[in-house]
Amino acid sequence: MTTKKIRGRGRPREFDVDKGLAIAQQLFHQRGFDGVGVAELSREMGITAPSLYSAFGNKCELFERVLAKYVEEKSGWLVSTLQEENSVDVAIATLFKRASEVYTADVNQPGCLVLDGARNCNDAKACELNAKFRQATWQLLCDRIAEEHAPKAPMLASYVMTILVGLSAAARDGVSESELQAIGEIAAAGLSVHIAQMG
Amino acid sequence: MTTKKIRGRGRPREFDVDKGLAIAQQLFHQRGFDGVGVAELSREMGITAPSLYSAFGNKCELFERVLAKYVEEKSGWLVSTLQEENSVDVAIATLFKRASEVYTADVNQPGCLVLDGARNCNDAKACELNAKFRQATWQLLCDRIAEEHAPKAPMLASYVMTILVGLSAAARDGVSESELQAIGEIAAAGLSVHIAQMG
DNA sequence: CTATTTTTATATCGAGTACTATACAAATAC
DNA sequence: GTATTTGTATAGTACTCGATATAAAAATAG
Repeated sequence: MTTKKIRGRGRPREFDVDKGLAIAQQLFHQRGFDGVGVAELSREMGITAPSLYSAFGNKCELFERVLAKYVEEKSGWLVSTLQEENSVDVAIATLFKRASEVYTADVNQPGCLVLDGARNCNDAKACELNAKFRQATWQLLCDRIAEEHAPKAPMLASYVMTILVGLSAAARDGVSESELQAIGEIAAAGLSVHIAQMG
Repeated sequence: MTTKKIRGRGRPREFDVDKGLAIAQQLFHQRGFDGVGVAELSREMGITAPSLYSAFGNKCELFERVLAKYVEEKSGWLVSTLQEENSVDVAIATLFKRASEVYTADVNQPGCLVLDGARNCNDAKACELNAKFRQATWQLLCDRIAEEHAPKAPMLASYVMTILVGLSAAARDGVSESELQAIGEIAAAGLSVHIAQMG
């Protein structure tokens, strides 16, 4: 579905939009929405401010594009984990394990962009946008959990989100992968016990 | 130990430093270190910028004073909870329950200032400062846990911190107290199971 | 009283913010 | 070719940021 736009009429764009988005993604992930200015974004992307605004509208829309790209590229592990396992508690345990890996995979971009990219952010639109993406993740979890434990699915999804946020924040605070793994295992054990007690 | 400074020599200060700190605490708690400017701080405190700088040094030192005041006033529940219970797992369960209450007690200042006051913050000193206060909380947890489970105390303390950060973030995202309670109970169950398995 | 000390208010500082008006460059349409 | 469309570059908008220089105001010390 790559709409490559055969060729426009005027002067062709000289920079690669996708590479630009990748650079913006790195910066936003490292320091959050407020932490990166348009000046730095355009400098690192190798373009001037007018080119940036022409291509992406404004800083907030650029952030939205970055979030969409991030989810498209980096949330596969979450979706697939929810699909591949049989019981919810095992799936969530695997989820925490993989989150620990993903959140510490790149030392320059620890944690999750969706969970931490606009925390304590001043821009209302950026906050809302980020919340929308977090909500989508919650819905994904909720739907999967509801397949087995419908009545408590919303609360259990919130539990998983809370753990993921905690893991992401811990990763950003420098906690190692192995320690994150251990933390995730305990959190998963709690869920297993809770589900067993419901059964 | 209130060094009241009998009376200086020059013109006496016209504003109440402690009331000013309380106002700054509210603002920092609502929107984080970067979210509040010196202009707004001084306006809300009812003083001018030079008075603020004369009294507190700079924005970062003001933040430090606020954090110290916050811990002094609002961390009693944590310390007392760690002391009053017999077994660690029960104490931590109570801790999560009280955290759920405290983090949602004031709708205008959800979550914890220490855990979320300088997350994604641009000012390096403010970040470091905040990390120092978080570290102190971790040490408190670690010492208490080590009384019963010395070898795994650091990891278990990190687990508790991760849950608290998750609960604080959830509170800031609008999750209700009752839901936070439920989440905390599951997290506490995980810890109980883990401790039981250790023998 | 005068001299000293400290706090106050006014009015800014330079740097940084997101964003853009204008002019020029490079492509296509005809 | 000329006209049109679009991207780029320079330079700048108005605003906010944290922090201050200056001087007037209000207290004490002697």
